[in-house]
Amino acid sequence: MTKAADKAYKTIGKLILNGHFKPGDHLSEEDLSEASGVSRTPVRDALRRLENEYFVVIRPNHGAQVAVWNARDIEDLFEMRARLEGMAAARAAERRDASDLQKLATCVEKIDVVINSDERPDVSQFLEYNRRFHHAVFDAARSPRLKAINLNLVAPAVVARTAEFFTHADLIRSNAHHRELSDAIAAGEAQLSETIMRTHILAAAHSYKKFTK
Amino acid sequence: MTKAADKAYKTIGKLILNGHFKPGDHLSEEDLSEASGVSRTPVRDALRRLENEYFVVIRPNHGAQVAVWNARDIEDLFEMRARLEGMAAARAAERRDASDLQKLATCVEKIDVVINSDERPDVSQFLEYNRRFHHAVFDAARSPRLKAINLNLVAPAVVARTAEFFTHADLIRSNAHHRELSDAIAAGEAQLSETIMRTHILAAAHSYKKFTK
DNA sequence: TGAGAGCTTGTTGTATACAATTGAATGTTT
DNA sequence: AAACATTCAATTGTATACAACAAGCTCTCA
Repeated sequence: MTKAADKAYKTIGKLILNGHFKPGDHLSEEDLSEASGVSRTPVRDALRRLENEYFVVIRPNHGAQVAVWNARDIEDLFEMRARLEGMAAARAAERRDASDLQKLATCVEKIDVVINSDERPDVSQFLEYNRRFHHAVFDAARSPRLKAINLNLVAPAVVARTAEFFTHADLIRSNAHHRELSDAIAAGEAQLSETIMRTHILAAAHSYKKFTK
Repeated sequence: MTKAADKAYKTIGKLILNGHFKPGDHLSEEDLSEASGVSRTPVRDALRRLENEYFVVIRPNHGAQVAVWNARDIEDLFEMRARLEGMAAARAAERRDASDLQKLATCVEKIDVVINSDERPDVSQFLEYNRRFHHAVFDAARSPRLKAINLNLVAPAVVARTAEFFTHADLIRSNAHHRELSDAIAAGEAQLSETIMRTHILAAAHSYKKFTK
Protein backbone atom coordinates (compact mmCIF):
# COMPACT_ATOMS: atom_id res chain seq x y z
CA MET A 1 0.00 0.00 0.00
CA THR A 2 1.50 3.26 -1.06
CA LYS A 3 1.43 6.95 -0.43
CA ALA A 4 -2.17 8.06 -0.77
CA ALA A 5 -3.83 4.88 0.43
CA ASP A 6 -1.47 4.74 3.38
CA LYS A 7 -2.20 8.36 4.21
CA ALA A 8 -5.94 7.67 4.17
CA TYR A 9 -5.42 4.55 6.29
CA LYS A 10 -3.51 6.42 8.96
CA THR A 11 -5.88 9.38 8.98
CA ILE A 12 -8.97 7.22 9.37
CA GLY A 13 -7.29 5.08 12.00
CA LYS A 14 -6.44 8.16 14.06
CA LEU A 15 -9.94 9.59 13.74
CA ILE A 16 -11.33 6.34 15.13
CA LEU A 17 -8.71 5.97 17.86
CA ASN A 18 -9.01 9.53 19.16
CA GLY A 19 -12.76 9.19 19.37
CA HIS A 20 -13.74 11.56 16.57
CA PHE A 21 -15.69 8.67 15.08
CA LYS A 22 -17.45 6.46 17.59
CA PRO A 23 -18.52 2.82 17.26
CA GLY A 24 -21.50 2.60 14.94
CA ASP A 25 -20.79 5.92 13.23
CA HIS A 26 -21.17 5.99 9.48
CA LEU A 27 -18.02 6.76 7.52
CA SER A 28 -18.69 8.76 4.38
CA GLU A 29 -16.09 8.20 1.70
CA GLU A 30 -16.26 11.82 0.63
CA ASP A 31 -15.75 13.13 4.16
CA LEU A 32 -12.77 10.82 4.66
CA SER A 33 -11.41 11.86 1.30
CA GLU A 34 -11.54 15.50 2.35
CA ALA A 35 -10.13 14.77 5.82
CA SER A 36 -7.16 12.85 4.49
CA GLY A 37 -6.50 15.02 1.45
CA VAL A 38 -6.66 12.24 -1.13
CA SER A 39 -9.34 11.10 -3.53
CA ARG A 40 -12.03 8.53 -2.84
CA THR A 41 -10.14 5.70 -4.58
CA PRO A 42 -7.38 5.29 -1.98
CA VAL A 43 -9.94 5.97 0.75
CA ARG A 44 -11.87 2.93 -0.42
CA ASP A 45 -8.66 0.92 -0.40
CA ALA A 46 -8.00 1.99 3.17
CA LEU A 47 -11.53 1.11 4.25
CA ARG A 48 -11.16 -2.42 2.87
CA ARG A 49 -7.95 -2.80 4.82
CA LEU A 50 -9.59 -1.49 7.97
CA GLU A 51 -12.40 -3.95 7.42
CA ASN A 52 -9.90 -6.82 7.49
CA GLU A 53 -8.56 -5.51 10.75
CA TYR A 54 -12.10 -5.38 12.14
CA PHE A 55 -11.96 -1.63 12.69
CA VAL A 56 -14.91 -1.06 10.37
CA VAL A 57 -17.79 -3.00 8.89
CA ILE A 58 -18.73 -2.60 5.23
CA ARG A 59 -22.19 -3.34 3.84
CA PRO A 60 -22.54 -3.33 0.06
CA ASN A 61 -24.14 -0.12 -1.19
CA HIS A 62 -24.25 1.18 2.37
CA GLY A 63 -20.65 2.04 2.97
CA ALA A 64 -18.59 1.63 6.08
CA GLN A 65 -19.25 2.15 9.76
CA VAL A 66 -17.03 1.91 12.79
CA ALA A 67 -17.19 -1.60 14.23
CA VAL A 68 -19.10 -2.07 17.44
CA TRP A 69 -17.42 -4.27 20.07
CA ASN A 70 -19.29 -5.80 22.94
CA ALA A 71 -17.73 -7.56 25.93
CA ARG A 72 -18.16 -10.98 24.35
CA ASP A 73 -16.45 -9.88 21.12
CA ILE A 74 -13.46 -8.63 23.08
CA GLU A 75 -13.25 -11.76 25.18
CA ASP A 76 -13.34 -13.88 22.01
CA LEU A 77 -10.66 -11.73 20.49
CA PHE A 78 -8.28 -12.30 23.38
CA GLU A 79 -9.01 -16.03 23.32
CA MET A 80 -8.27 -16.15 19.58
CA ARG A 81 -5.01 -14.34 20.16
CA ALA A 82 -4.14 -16.66 23.03
CA ARG A 83 -4.59 -19.66 20.76
CA LEU A 84 -2.82 -18.33 17.68
CA GLU A 85 0.03 -16.60 19.46
CA GLY A 86 0.38 -19.69 21.61
CA MET A 87 0.82 -21.69 18.43
CA ALA A 88 3.33 -19.14 17.17
CA ALA A 89 5.33 -19.46 20.39
CA ALA A 90 5.41 -23.26 20.06
CA ARG A 91 6.54 -23.06 16.44
CA ALA A 92 9.11 -20.44 17.37
CA ALA A 93 10.62 -22.82 19.92
CA GLU A 94 11.02 -25.40 17.17
CA ARG A 95 12.21 -23.18 14.34
CA ARG A 96 14.09 -20.22 15.80
CA ASP A 97 17.71 -19.43 15.04
CA ALA A 98 20.34 -17.39 16.86
CA SER A 99 19.27 -14.12 15.29
CA ASP A 100 15.69 -14.61 16.49
CA LEU A 101 16.86 -15.23 20.04
CA GLN A 102 19.02 -12.13 19.87
CA LYS A 103 16.03 -9.99 18.87
CA LEU A 104 13.84 -11.40 21.64
CA ALA A 105 16.48 -10.80 24.27
CA THR A 106 17.07 -7.25 23.09
CA CYS A 107 13.38 -6.37 23.38
CA VAL A 108 13.22 -7.74 26.90
CA GLU A 109 16.21 -5.63 27.92
CA LYS A 110 14.82 -2.49 26.32
CA ILE A 111 11.49 -2.89 28.07
CA ASP A 112 13.28 -3.38 31.37
CA VAL A 113 15.03 -0.06 30.88
CA VAL A 114 11.76 1.70 30.03
CA ILE A 115 9.99 0.27 33.06
CA ASN A 116 12.77 0.99 35.54
CA SER A 117 13.57 4.46 34.28
CA ASP A 118 10.63 6.14 35.99
CA GLU A 119 7.72 5.66 38.29
CA ARG A 120 5.32 6.45 35.41
CA PRO A 121 7.04 4.77 32.43
CA ASP A 122 6.58 5.95 28.85
CA VAL A 123 3.69 3.77 27.68
CA SER A 124 4.27 4.46 23.98
CA GLN A 125 7.83 3.15 24.29
CA PHE A 126 6.62 0.10 26.13
CA LEU A 127 4.05 -0.51 23.39
CA GLU A 128 6.67 -0.17 20.67
CA TYR A 129 9.09 -2.71 22.15
CA ASN A 130 6.22 -4.95 23.15
CA ARG A 131 5.10 -4.90 19.51
CA ARG A 132 8.61 -5.76 18.35
CA PHE A 133 8.81 -8.65 20.79
CA HIS A 134 5.60 -10.21 19.52
CA HIS A 135 6.66 -9.64 15.93
CA ALA A 136 9.93 -11.36 16.67
CA VAL A 137 8.05 -14.40 17.97
CA PHE A 138 6.05 -14.58 14.76
CA ASP A 139 9.15 -14.17 12.65
CA ALA A 140 10.79 -17.02 14.53
CA ALA A 141 7.68 -19.16 13.92
CA ARG A 142 8.39 -18.98 10.15
CA SER A 143 4.72 -18.91 9.19
CA PRO A 144 3.66 -15.98 7.02
CA ARG A 145 0.00 -16.95 7.22
CA LEU A 146 -0.01 -17.15 10.99
CA LYS A 147 1.74 -13.83 11.21
CA ALA A 148 -0.60 -12.07 8.79
CA ILE A 149 -3.74 -13.25 10.49
CA ASN A 150 -2.52 -12.30 13.91
CA LEU A 151 -1.43 -8.83 13.00
CA ASN A 152 -5.02 -8.21 12.02
CA LEU A 153 -6.18 -9.35 15.42
CA VAL A 154 -3.70 -7.18 17.25
CA ALA A 155 -4.46 -4.06 15.30
CA PRO A 156 -7.92 -3.18 16.62
CA ALA A 157 -8.19 -0.15 18.81
CA VAL A 158 -9.45 -1.91 21.87
CA VAL A 159 -6.42 -4.15 21.99
CA ALA A 160 -3.88 -1.57 20.93
CA ARG A 161 -4.89 0.45 23.96
CA THR A 162 -4.63 -2.37 26.46
CA ALA A 163 -1.28 -1.32 27.83
CA GLU A 164 -2.57 2.14 28.67
CA PHE A 165 -4.63 0.54 31.40
CA PHE A 166 -1.67 -1.38 32.77
CA THR A 167 -0.49 -0.49 36.23
CA HIS A 168 3.21 -0.42 36.96
CA ALA A 169 2.91 -3.88 38.49
CA ASP A 170 1.20 -5.13 35.33
CA LEU A 171 4.05 -3.82 33.20
CA ILE A 172 6.61 -5.60 35.36
CA ARG A 173 4.66 -8.84 35.21
CA SER A 174 4.24 -8.47 31.46
CA ASN A 175 7.96 -8.26 30.89
CA ALA A 176 8.56 -11.14 33.30
CA HIS A 177 6.42 -13.18 30.92
CA HIS A 178 8.50 -11.94 28.02
CA ARG A 179 11.70 -13.05 29.71
CA GLU A 180 10.27 -16.46 30.61
CA LEU A 181 9.06 -16.91 27.05
CA SER A 182 12.34 -15.83 25.56
CA ASP A 183 14.13 -18.42 27.69
CA ALA A 184 11.66 -21.19 26.83
CA ILE A 185 11.97 -20.49 23.11
CA ALA A 186 15.76 -20.48 23.42
CA ALA A 187 15.55 -23.87 25.15
CA GLY A 188 13.38 -25.25 22.36
CA GLU A 189 10.53 -26.03 24.76
CA ALA A 190 7.47 -25.83 22.50
CA GLN A 191 4.77 -26.78 25.01
CA LEU A 192 6.15 -24.52 27.71
CA SER A 193 6.49 -21.63 25.29
CA GLU A 194 2.89 -22.02 24.24
CA THR A 195 1.62 -22.04 27.81
CA ILE A 196 3.60 -18.98 28.78
CA MET A 197 2.30 -17.07 25.80
CA ARG A 198 -1.23 -18.11 26.63
CA THR A 199 -0.77 -16.89 30.18
CA HIS A 200 0.68 -13.65 28.88
CA ILE A 201 -2.28 -12.89 26.62
CA LEU A 202 -4.97 -13.91 29.07
CA ALA A 203 -3.33 -11.88 31.83
CA ALA A 204 -3.57 -8.86 29.54
CA ALA A 205 -7.23 -9.70 28.94
CA HIS A 206 -7.75 -9.82 32.69
CA SER A 207 -6.19 -6.39 33.20
CA TYR A 208 -8.33 -5.03 30.44
CA LYS A 209 -11.55 -6.44 31.85
CA LYS A 210 -10.72 -5.24 35.35
CA PHE A 211 -10.25 -1.73 34.07
CA THR A 212 -13.27 -1.42 31.82
CA LYS A 213 -15.97 -2.75 34.08
CA MET B 1 -19.43 -6.77 -2.66
CA THR B 2 -21.62 -6.15 -5.65
CA LYS B 3 -22.06 -7.07 -9.28
CA ALA B 4 -18.83 -6.18 -11.04
CA ALA B 5 -16.45 -6.80 -8.17
CA ASP B 6 -18.13 -10.10 -7.43
CA LYS B 7 -17.89 -11.10 -11.09
CA ALA B 8 -14.18 -10.35 -11.10
CA TYR B 9 -13.73 -12.24 -7.83
CA LYS B 10 -15.40 -15.36 -9.16
CA THR B 11 -13.62 -15.22 -12.51
CA ILE B 12 -10.19 -14.88 -10.94
CA GLY B 13 -10.96 -17.57 -8.39
CA LYS B 14 -11.92 -20.00 -11.15
CA LEU B 15 -8.84 -19.21 -13.20
CA ILE B 16 -6.69 -20.03 -10.21
CA LEU B 17 -8.61 -23.16 -9.19
CA ASN B 18 -8.71 -24.67 -12.66
CA GLY B 19 -4.99 -24.20 -13.03
CA HIS B 20 -4.97 -21.49 -15.69
CA PHE B 21 -2.88 -19.44 -13.32
CA LYS B 22 -0.31 -21.39 -11.34
CA PRO B 23 1.31 -20.55 -7.99
CA GLY B 24 3.78 -17.74 -8.45
CA ASP B 25 2.19 -16.47 -11.66
CA HIS B 26 1.84 -12.73 -12.00
CA LEU B 27 -1.72 -11.44 -12.29
CA SER B 28 -1.99 -8.41 -14.54
CA GLU B 29 -4.91 -6.17 -13.65
CA GLU B 30 -5.58 -5.42 -17.29
CA ASP B 31 -5.65 -9.09 -18.30
CA LEU B 32 -8.02 -9.90 -15.44
CA SER B 33 -10.15 -6.92 -16.38
CA GLU B 34 -10.46 -8.26 -19.92
CA ALA B 35 -11.05 -11.83 -18.76
CA SER B 36 -13.84 -10.90 -16.39
CA GLY B 37 -15.42 -8.23 -18.55
CA VAL B 38 -15.27 -5.42 -15.99
CA SER B 39 -12.93 -2.49 -15.51
CA ARG B 40 -9.77 -2.48 -13.45
CA THR B 41 -11.42 -0.84 -10.43
CA PRO B 42 -13.54 -3.84 -9.37
CA VAL B 43 -10.67 -6.14 -10.36
CA ARG B 44 -8.49 -4.38 -7.82
CA ASP B 45 -11.24 -4.80 -5.24
CA ALA B 46 -11.39 -8.51 -5.98
CA LEU B 47 -7.61 -8.86 -5.71
CA ARG B 48 -7.63 -7.25 -2.27
CA ARG B 49 -10.29 -9.71 -1.19
CA LEU B 50 -8.33 -12.63 -2.60
CA GLU B 51 -5.30 -11.38 -0.73
CA ASN B 52 -7.20 -11.64 2.56
CA GLU B 53 -8.11 -15.19 1.71
CA TYR B 54 -4.45 -15.94 0.99
CA PHE B 55 -5.13 -16.84 -2.64
CA VAL B 56 -2.83 -14.11 -3.89
CA VAL B 57 0.00 -11.97 -2.60
CA ILE B 58 0.15 -8.25 -3.36
CA ARG B 59 3.35 -6.21 -3.35
CA PRO B 60 2.96 -2.44 -3.60
CA ASN B 61 3.70 -1.19 -7.10
CA HIS B 62 4.25 -4.77 -8.24
CA GLY B 63 0.73 -6.08 -8.38
CA ALA B 64 -0.57 -9.48 -7.44
CA GLN B 65 0.68 -13.00 -7.88
CA VAL B 66 -0.84 -16.36 -7.06
CA ALA B 67 0.20 -17.45 -3.58
CA VAL B 68 2.75 -20.22 -3.30
CA TRP B 69 2.05 -22.90 -0.68
CA ASN B 70 4.70 -25.21 0.63
CA ALA B 71 4.14 -28.24 2.86
CA ARG B 72 4.84 -26.29 6.02
CA ASP B 73 2.36 -23.56 5.07
CA ILE B 74 -0.35 -26.14 4.57
CA GLU B 75 0.43 -27.91 7.82
CA ASP B 76 0.27 -24.60 9.67
CA LEU B 77 -3.01 -23.81 7.99
CA PHE B 78 -4.61 -27.02 9.22
CA GLU B 79 -3.25 -26.43 12.71
CA MET B 80 -4.69 -22.91 12.72
CA ARG B 81 -8.04 -24.25 11.63
CA ALA B 82 -7.90 -26.97 14.28
CA ARG B 83 -7.37 -24.35 16.96
CA LEU B 84 -9.92 -21.80 15.80
CA GLU B 85 -12.62 -24.26 14.80
CA GLY B 86 -11.97 -26.10 18.05
CA MET B 87 -12.66 -22.87 19.87
CA ALA B 88 -15.79 -22.35 17.80
CA ALA B 89 -17.02 -25.84 18.72
CA ALA B 90 -16.46 -25.13 22.42
CA ARG B 91 -18.31 -21.82 22.21
CA ALA B 92 -21.08 -23.47 20.23
CA ALA B 93 -21.60 -26.00 23.01
CA GLU B 94 -22.07 -23.11 25.44
CA ARG B 95 -24.17 -20.80 23.32
CA ARG B 96 -26.24 -22.85 20.87
CA ASP B 97 -30.03 -22.88 20.78
CA ALA B 98 -32.56 -25.37 19.43
CA SER B 99 -32.43 -23.98 15.91
CA ASP B 100 -28.64 -24.44 15.77
CA LEU B 101 -28.95 -28.05 16.83
CA GLN B 102 -31.62 -28.61 14.22
CA LYS B 103 -29.33 -27.32 11.46
CA LEU B 104 -26.41 -29.46 12.60
CA ALA B 105 -28.56 -32.59 12.72
CA THR B 106 -29.99 -31.90 9.28
CA CYS B 107 -26.53 -31.61 7.71
CA VAL B 108 -25.43 -34.88 9.26
CA GLU B 109 -28.50 -36.66 7.87
CA LYS B 110 -28.04 -35.17 4.40
CA ILE B 111 -24.41 -36.22 4.25
CA ASP B 112 -25.39 -39.72 5.33
CA VAL B 113 -27.77 -39.91 2.40
CA VAL B 114 -25.12 -38.69 -0.03
CA ILE B 115 -22.53 -41.17 1.23
CA ASN B 116 -24.84 -44.18 1.25
CA SER B 117 -26.48 -43.47 -2.09
CA ASP B 118 -23.62 -44.80 -4.19
CA GLU B 119 -20.24 -46.45 -4.12
CA ARG B 120 -18.69 -43.27 -5.55
CA PRO B 121 -20.62 -40.50 -3.81
CA ASP B 122 -21.13 -37.05 -5.29
CA VAL B 123 -18.19 -35.14 -3.81
CA SER B 124 -19.62 -31.71 -4.62
CA GLN B 125 -22.75 -32.51 -2.63
CA PHE B 126 -20.65 -33.76 0.26
CA LEU B 127 -18.63 -30.55 0.15
CA GLU B 128 -21.74 -28.40 0.15
CA TYR B 129 -23.32 -30.02 3.23
CA ASN B 130 -19.95 -30.21 4.92
CA ARG B 131 -19.61 -26.48 4.38
CA ARG B 132 -23.06 -25.89 5.83
CA PHE B 133 -22.25 -27.99 8.87
CA HIS B 134 -19.13 -26.02 9.66
CA HIS B 135 -20.96 -22.74 9.08
CA ALA B 136 -23.66 -23.89 11.47
CA VAL B 137 -21.04 -24.50 14.15
CA PHE B 138 -19.72 -20.98 13.70
CA ASP B 139 -23.21 -19.52 13.78
CA ALA B 140 -23.88 -21.37 17.01
CA ALA B 141 -20.63 -19.97 18.45
CA ARG B 142 -22.09 -16.44 18.15
CA SER B 143 -18.76 -14.84 17.31
CA PRO B 144 -18.70 -12.81 14.10
CA ARG B 145 -14.95 -12.23 14.35
CA LEU B 146 -14.17 -15.89 14.77
CA LYS B 147 -16.42 -16.76 11.87
CA ALA B 148 -14.97 -14.15 9.55
CA ILE B 149 -11.39 -15.14 10.18
CA ASN B 150 -12.05 -18.80 9.71
CA LEU B 151 -13.94 -18.44 6.48
CA ASN B 152 -10.79 -16.89 5.10
CA LEU B 153 -8.77 -19.89 6.21
CA VAL B 154 -11.19 -22.36 4.68
CA ALA B 155 -11.41 -20.59 1.37
CA PRO B 156 -7.97 -21.37 -0.08
CA ALA B 157 -7.86 -23.76 -2.94
CA VAL B 158 -5.71 -26.34 -1.25
CA VAL B 159 -8.20 -26.80 1.53
CA ALA B 160 -11.31 -26.51 -0.58
CA ARG B 161 -10.12 -29.49 -2.57
CA THR B 162 -9.31 -31.70 0.40
CA ALA B 163 -12.44 -33.79 0.16
CA GLU B 164 -11.66 -34.75 -3.41
CA PHE B 165 -8.85 -36.86 -2.07
CA PHE B 166 -11.07 -38.55 0.49
CA THR B 167 -11.65 -42.25 0.09
CA HIS B 168 -15.10 -43.66 0.81
CA ALA B 169 -13.86 -44.74 4.23
CA ASP B 170 -12.63 -41.20 4.91
CA LEU B 171 -16.05 -39.79 4.06
CA ILE B 172 -17.76 -42.18 6.45
CA ARG B 173 -15.33 -41.33 9.21
CA SER B 174 -15.73 -37.63 8.53
CA ASN B 175 -19.47 -37.77 9.02
CA ALA B 176 -19.05 -39.93 12.10
CA HIS B 177 -17.08 -36.99 13.52
CA HIS B 178 -19.90 -34.67 12.52
CA ARG B 179 -22.43 -36.79 14.36
CA GLU B 180 -20.28 -37.04 17.47
CA LEU B 181 -19.73 -33.31 17.42
CA SER B 182 -23.38 -32.56 16.90
CA ASP B 183 -24.22 -34.70 19.95
CA ALA B 184 -21.50 -33.12 22.10
CA ILE B 185 -22.69 -29.61 21.22
CA ALA B 186 -26.27 -30.60 21.98
CA ALA B 187 -25.11 -31.90 25.37
CA GLY B 188 -23.32 -28.64 26.10
CA GLU B 189 -19.96 -30.36 26.47
CA ALA B 190 -17.50 -27.62 25.52
CA GLN B 191 -14.24 -29.49 26.08
CA LEU B 192 -15.43 -32.61 24.32
CA SER B 193 -16.77 -30.61 21.39
CA GLU B 194 -13.43 -28.88 21.00
CA THR B 195 -11.49 -32.12 21.01
CA ILE B 196 -13.76 -33.76 18.47
CA MET B 197 -13.44 -30.80 16.14
CA ARG B 198 -9.68 -30.86 16.52
CA THR B 199 -9.64 -34.56 15.65
CA HIS B 200 -11.89 -33.89 12.68
CA ILE B 201 -9.64 -31.21 11.20
CA LEU B 202 -6.36 -33.01 11.84
CA ALA B 203 -7.75 -36.23 10.35
CA ALA B 204 -8.53 -34.25 7.20
CA ALA B 205 -4.98 -32.92 7.26
CA HIS B 206 -3.70 -36.47 7.52
CA SER B 207 -5.74 -37.62 4.51
CA TYR B 208 -4.47 -34.66 2.56
CA LYS B 209 -0.83 -35.31 3.40
CA LYS B 210 -1.16 -39.01 2.63
CA PHE B 211 -2.49 -38.21 -0.81
CA THR B 212 -0.10 -35.46 -1.83
CA LYS B 213 3.19 -37.03 -0.94
C1' DT C 1 -56.72 9.99 5.80
C1' DG C 2 -53.64 6.57 4.22
C1' DA C 3 -51.24 3.87 0.96
C1' DG C 4 -48.35 3.78 -2.81
C1' DA C 5 -45.98 5.43 -7.06
C1' DG C 6 -42.55 8.32 -8.52
C1' DC C 7 -39.26 11.85 -7.92
C1' DT C 8 -35.19 13.81 -5.33
C1' DT C 9 -31.06 13.65 -3.00
C1' DG C 10 -27.20 11.73 -1.20
C1' DT C 11 -24.16 7.86 -1.27
C1' DT C 12 -21.66 4.05 -3.09
C1' DG C 13 -20.07 1.42 -7.29
C1' DT C 14 -17.73 1.48 -11.84
C1' DA C 15 -15.26 3.19 -15.82
C1' DT C 16 -11.72 5.74 -17.70
C1' DA C 17 -8.01 9.03 -18.08
C1' DC C 18 -3.84 10.47 -16.21
C1' DA C 19 0.30 10.32 -12.92
C1' DA C 20 3.91 7.78 -10.68
C1' DT C 21 6.78 3.96 -10.20
C1' DT C 22 9.47 0.02 -11.50
C1' DG C 23 12.71 -2.76 -14.05
C1' DA C 24 14.91 -3.59 -18.06
C1' DA C 25 17.13 -2.05 -22.17
C1' DT C 26 20.27 1.15 -24.05
C1' DG C 27 24.01 3.99 -24.23
C1' DT C 28 27.98 6.36 -22.18
C1' DT C 29 32.18 6.62 -19.63
C1' DT C 30 36.24 4.91 -17.53
C1' DA D 1 34.51 -4.94 -20.86
C1' DA D 2 32.25 -3.43 -16.62
C1' DA D 3 29.89 -0.21 -14.08
C1' DC D 4 26.87 3.36 -13.96
C1' DA D 5 23.48 6.64 -15.61
C1' DT D 6 19.54 7.42 -18.57
C1' DT D 7 15.67 6.53 -21.18
C1' DC D 8 11.66 3.87 -22.29
C1' DA D 9 7.94 0.74 -21.99
C1' DA D 10 4.84 -1.56 -19.09
C1' DT D 11 2.28 -1.73 -14.97
C1' DT D 12 0.26 -0.10 -10.92
C1' DG D 13 -1.62 3.93 -8.23
C1' DT D 14 -4.73 7.99 -8.11
C1' DA D 15 -8.17 11.33 -9.55
C1' DT D 16 -12.38 12.31 -11.46
C1' DA D 17 -16.60 11.76 -13.98
C1' DC D 18 -20.53 9.14 -14.50
C1' DA D 19 -23.88 5.24 -13.41
C1' DA D 20 -26.50 2.58 -10.18
C1' DC D 21 -28.62 2.19 -6.03
C1' DA D 22 -31.12 3.19 -1.46
C1' DA D 23 -33.84 5.91 1.50
C1' DG D 24 -36.81 9.57 2.30
C1' DC D 25 -40.07 12.88 0.60
C1' DT D 26 -43.91 14.61 -1.99
C1' DC D 27 -47.78 14.22 -4.58
C1' DT D 28 -51.54 11.72 -6.24
C1' DC D 29 -55.47 8.83 -5.96
C1' DA D 30 -58.48 5.75 -3.72
